[in-house]
Amino acid sequence: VIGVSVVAPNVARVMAIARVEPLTTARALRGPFDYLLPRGMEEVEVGAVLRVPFGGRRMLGVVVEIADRSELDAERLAQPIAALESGVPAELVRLGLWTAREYCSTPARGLRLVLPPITPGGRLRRSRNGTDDPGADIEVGASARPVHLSGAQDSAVEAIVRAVDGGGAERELLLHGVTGSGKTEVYLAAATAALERGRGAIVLVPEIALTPQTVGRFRRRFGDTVALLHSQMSPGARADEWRRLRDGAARVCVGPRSAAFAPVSDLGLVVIDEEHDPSYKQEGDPRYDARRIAARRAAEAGAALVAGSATPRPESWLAMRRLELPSRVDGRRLPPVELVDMRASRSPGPLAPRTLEALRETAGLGGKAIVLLNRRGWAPFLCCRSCGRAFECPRCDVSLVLHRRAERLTCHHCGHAEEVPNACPECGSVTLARQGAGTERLEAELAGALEPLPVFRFDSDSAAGGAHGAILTRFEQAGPGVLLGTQMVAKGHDFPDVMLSVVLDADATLRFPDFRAEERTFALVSQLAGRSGRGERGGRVIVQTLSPEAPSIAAAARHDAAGFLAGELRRRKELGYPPFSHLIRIGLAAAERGDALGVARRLAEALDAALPADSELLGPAPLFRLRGRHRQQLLVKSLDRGAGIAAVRDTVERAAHERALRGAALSVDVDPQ
DNA sequence: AGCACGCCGACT
DNA sequence: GTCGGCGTGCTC
Repeated sequence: VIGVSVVAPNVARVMAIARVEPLTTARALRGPFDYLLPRGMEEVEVGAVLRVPFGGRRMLGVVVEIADRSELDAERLAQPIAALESGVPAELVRLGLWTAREYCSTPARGLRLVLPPITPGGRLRRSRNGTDDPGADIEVGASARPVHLSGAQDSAVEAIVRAVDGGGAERELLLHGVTGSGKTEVYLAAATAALERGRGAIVLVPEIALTPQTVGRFRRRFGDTVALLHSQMSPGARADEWRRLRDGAARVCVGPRSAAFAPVSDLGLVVIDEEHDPSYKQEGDPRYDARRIAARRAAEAGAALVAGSATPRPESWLAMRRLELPSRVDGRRLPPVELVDMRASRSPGPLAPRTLEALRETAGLGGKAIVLLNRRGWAPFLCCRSCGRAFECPRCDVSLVLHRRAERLTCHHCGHAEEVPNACPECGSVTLARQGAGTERLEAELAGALEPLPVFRFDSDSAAGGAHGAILTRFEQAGPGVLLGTQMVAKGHDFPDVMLSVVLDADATLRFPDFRAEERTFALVSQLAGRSGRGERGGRVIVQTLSPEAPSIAAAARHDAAGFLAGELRRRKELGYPPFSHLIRIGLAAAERGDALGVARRLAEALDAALPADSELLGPAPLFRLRGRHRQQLLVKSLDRGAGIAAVRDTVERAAHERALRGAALSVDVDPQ
């Protein structure tokens, strides 16, 4: 009977039905919807993008299934208007739909992730000349040829190649190696092996702008076989690269988190470089984790998964087989780390005398220094000395940050900016206190204290408009000098004559009320330490802190990732935090405080009934107001990941249709970071 | 999300 | 007597 349906007595014919998921953003609207494929469109397959009539309008939709019958009567079915030139491989349709379900989003939003850039008119984008260079910044210091590998690198490559060839349980590997231990060369060798076997590779890197050196090495080694996908490319260039991958002209994709969805067929290898990097979590709906997507793709394709880091996540440390690269390829030891206890410091500014002295010594030796202060602007707080009035964002419950050069008070959460006041609007006093120090103020203090040494500020203010490269190049060419900035200074680049790294206020990340605070602090301090001493003259590290005994800071000072992770995993187990449980955050936001709270309470009730017994529901708990929206959150802690997600997904889907729950915008974050 | 259909106040 | 408010519901 398959393929045949009886339409009228004695009349049987084959029907080709396309089940189509319309590409809309609405939560309450989801398909699939059935369309009758007319003669000439029988070739349409899963993954085709169709223009279809939909509710009196036209819409784009993705074919998620081909069927031979429909629940609906044939005469009620509409026919697609056209099929777009670009189709998505069926395995990516499955991946997009899985992502939507896993992250409690909608099918349409999940499918968007696997589609190439499509114009509003429904055409696949094309670059103007067709040869748009996606890279632009070919790198220095990278060999185009394979280099001689160390013994540790060799065994790592061997283990990965075994996994590519079908290593069974050992398909997921953690490449743990300090900065400079040659992880990239291992990735390159593994990718070469995959290509030799006719398999493709995906290499995920943190934000491209901050990791040009890794990208450059892949392009130099593999040339046109590499496709590069990232958000700063024009949509046309991205579509070109996407098509080169889909058609098999390129077999290796290098890119940020979105590259986890690249159309690479016969995948043999998936690499996640700097696997601890927070940019792998998408902060918009669907809030997917590219590391989890990568793991799923690798599992489905029987590919090797390689997560590399000097500071791995506890999750990966626990679950993956470890490959160790214990030493730097240049044979140099890691730089000694000195903790400066700021509780004992009498210095009025952010710099301890000890730190200034070390900076001067370094300059005297002709070396460079990197200083990390994870706070932008001149001063993070401004208040009236007479009446104590604080200057806060009108739309968010946070204080405004003084940016002196821009002559603005700005909100770092919503972008609100206002003029710097001359007097207090409450009491008229003209003495306003600027409290604390950010990178802008530190730049001025350092330039004054170290004159005539050049000081380069590297943060998202100074690097606005793509000035990243220009600042780093000036620092590189300057001879002795200081690169000062936010966590951007800790990533990607590599200058051999950096002899001193300094972390100021290393506790800043520890003060966040977040179970990942220790993990983040350890990673940040370790990364910055790794920037120092990569040249023949060696290096040193200074960490200014108010809590030198904190496990993350003490372990980073000893370069002891294993010790830190063992302790951190013990703590997580005691508290029942990931990886020993799974967290799902549900956020509610509304213009009125009461609406957010009301909806949160109602949702909590519904969730409570739906969640499995071994899960825990926390909240509603208030969050600070953001962009004029009052916020509440619920937190689900679940032992059974699948059951927890399913309960939240069902509850949220039902809520989308319930009037009482429409008063607040809802967002779901599975595995919140 | 759009866009229709469907019942109650101020206009030619 | 009509135009129009957006509440509710549907879109293959």
